[in-house]
Amino acid sequence: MAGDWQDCPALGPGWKRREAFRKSGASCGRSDIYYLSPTGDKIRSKVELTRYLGPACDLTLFDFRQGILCYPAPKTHHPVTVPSKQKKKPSKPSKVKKRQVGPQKSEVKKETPQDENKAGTGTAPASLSAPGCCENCGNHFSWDGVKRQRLKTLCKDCRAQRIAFNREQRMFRRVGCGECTACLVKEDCGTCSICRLQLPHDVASGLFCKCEQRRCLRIVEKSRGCGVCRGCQTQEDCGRCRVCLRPSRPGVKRQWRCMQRRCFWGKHNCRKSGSKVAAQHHSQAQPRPPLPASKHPKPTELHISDLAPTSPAELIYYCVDEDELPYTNHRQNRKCGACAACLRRMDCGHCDFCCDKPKFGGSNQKRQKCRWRQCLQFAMKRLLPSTGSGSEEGAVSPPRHPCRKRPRSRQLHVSPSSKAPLAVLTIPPGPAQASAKQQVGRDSVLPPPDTDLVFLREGASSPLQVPGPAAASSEAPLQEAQCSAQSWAVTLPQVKQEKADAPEEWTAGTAFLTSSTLQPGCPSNVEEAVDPDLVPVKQEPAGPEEDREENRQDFVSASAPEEETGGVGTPVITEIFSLGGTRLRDAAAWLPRSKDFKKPEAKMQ
DNA sequence: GCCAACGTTGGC
DNA sequence: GCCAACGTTGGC
Repeated sequence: MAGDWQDCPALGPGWKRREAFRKSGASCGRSDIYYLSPTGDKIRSKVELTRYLGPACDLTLFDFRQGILCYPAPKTHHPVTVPSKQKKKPSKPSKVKKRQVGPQKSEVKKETPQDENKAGTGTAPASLSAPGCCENCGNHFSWDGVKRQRLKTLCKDCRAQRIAFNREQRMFRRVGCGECTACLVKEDCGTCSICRLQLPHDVASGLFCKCEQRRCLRIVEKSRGCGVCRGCQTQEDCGRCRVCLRPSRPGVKRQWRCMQRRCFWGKHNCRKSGSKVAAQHHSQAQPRPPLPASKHPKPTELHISDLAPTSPAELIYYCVDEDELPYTNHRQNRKCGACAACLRRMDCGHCDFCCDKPKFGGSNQKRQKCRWRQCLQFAMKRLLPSTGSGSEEGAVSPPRHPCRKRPRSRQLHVSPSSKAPLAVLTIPPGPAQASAKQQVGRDSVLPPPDTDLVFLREGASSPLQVPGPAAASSEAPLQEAQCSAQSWAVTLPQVKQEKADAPEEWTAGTAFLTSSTLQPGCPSNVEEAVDPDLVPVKQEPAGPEEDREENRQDFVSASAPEEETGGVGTPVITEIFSLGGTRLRDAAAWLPRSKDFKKPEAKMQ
């Protein structure tokens, strides 16, 4: 691509311009214009160019697409002076600077000769050896010795913590939580299919070849279905679906569950029109497949009715196949459109991805969606890289995008799995907790005992709330919220990387629950849990299909992470998703806590 | 093997 | 035209 850069004398010496044609997709053939500044900054639009050059530079005569100046008359020569970047930077709009927590891109980016020259001349505002501000802790530190690009904005300590956390995540993915009863079993049972087959206990393959009795419950649990639907009740494979027709691998059980045996709740509620509100699933009766009375199961495992006798808050995550996602566009398939994260309209403005955004003053290097808005389903999918829809193992679906050079994408293509519910977790707030705790039994998984939950009630006032009719009301019309009813955000221990090894020091993260009934004892005070410093910025508008959910979604915004001052809040699940690791203990923001729920003020530090 | 960086594309 | 963010890839 660098070879495509051509000089752009209209902008001045050192400026380059490039026209990139889109080679695929719906906009194939369309071209984008990019500029490269003398200092190596890439400009993608006229707005960015204006921002870069500063308000003093009038670009009205500059044809961004053509890269030329358009003079209405010879007399009106209005040269686009391109001052040196050293002069430009200070004139950057304040918007760009308002939340720059880390060093400016130009300060540390690419140790190009130009940068070195700047530093050498002493005219640059910041040299590579100038002290920077750690993006995480805010402490000043010297850039000396920070030659690696990665994690360059972190100080030495924070960088080490981040690396350690990532390492821990990877380890967890391989070996399990290490805390559940299954993980604590030291010896193989010798009788399960894995033991009988004497398959290698390959740690790297996670659960694949692990004794069935030793598989992490926190992972296995999430592969359970509802237990009551027709899919869950079907005992035998159909033998006709695409899963059954896949050739099996010798010696290894099939990983994918027969299509006819997959949980209907996942199937009918997670897709397309019915998929928008995953949290509604268990509040809606209609989507459930009718079951003959005689067929109703005698629940022996995790059962909805057992766990949710008092209309508790619920949270369901599904593991979905890509081809069963609501979108046909692959780029959109990263969002289920139903989970709390997808329903969230506002960027938190505080996570590393938000800080990277230009609108928050970032340098637009990461270009990722706010961590709080990254689809939870995919986070869960990544959490279970080898469990598939259940205990079935072995089969590997062919890559869905054969054109990709690297099917091992860290996001989605590791392990396509079924849409069977990974977990049906019930959190009865208030008095219901005790009963649920008892009913959960050995088949369910409780959160770490030191987990704290903080409820944020829908509709509470918040600087982040999306204006809307229901935003100001905490009591949304019931019929409108037929399924959503009261929505809750549950703040859980934060999984901020640097805190990962010290759970007792975790700060708040957020997961989202819905409850059909506002339980007594639940805190209604959410203001304390909302970061007042969040910067109101332009946010993604609700899609047409999402409008109806808008009111419900307000609570999501109200649950903005508490961070920065009291502990940077990077979302629990999305953190793991984004960082490419697995730490179910942390990621399981959906895990119910049996202890008392605390009010935000009691939680925040 | 992981992930930061960034080319690229979708959508408004 | 612009922005958001997906998906790839090279550095580590």
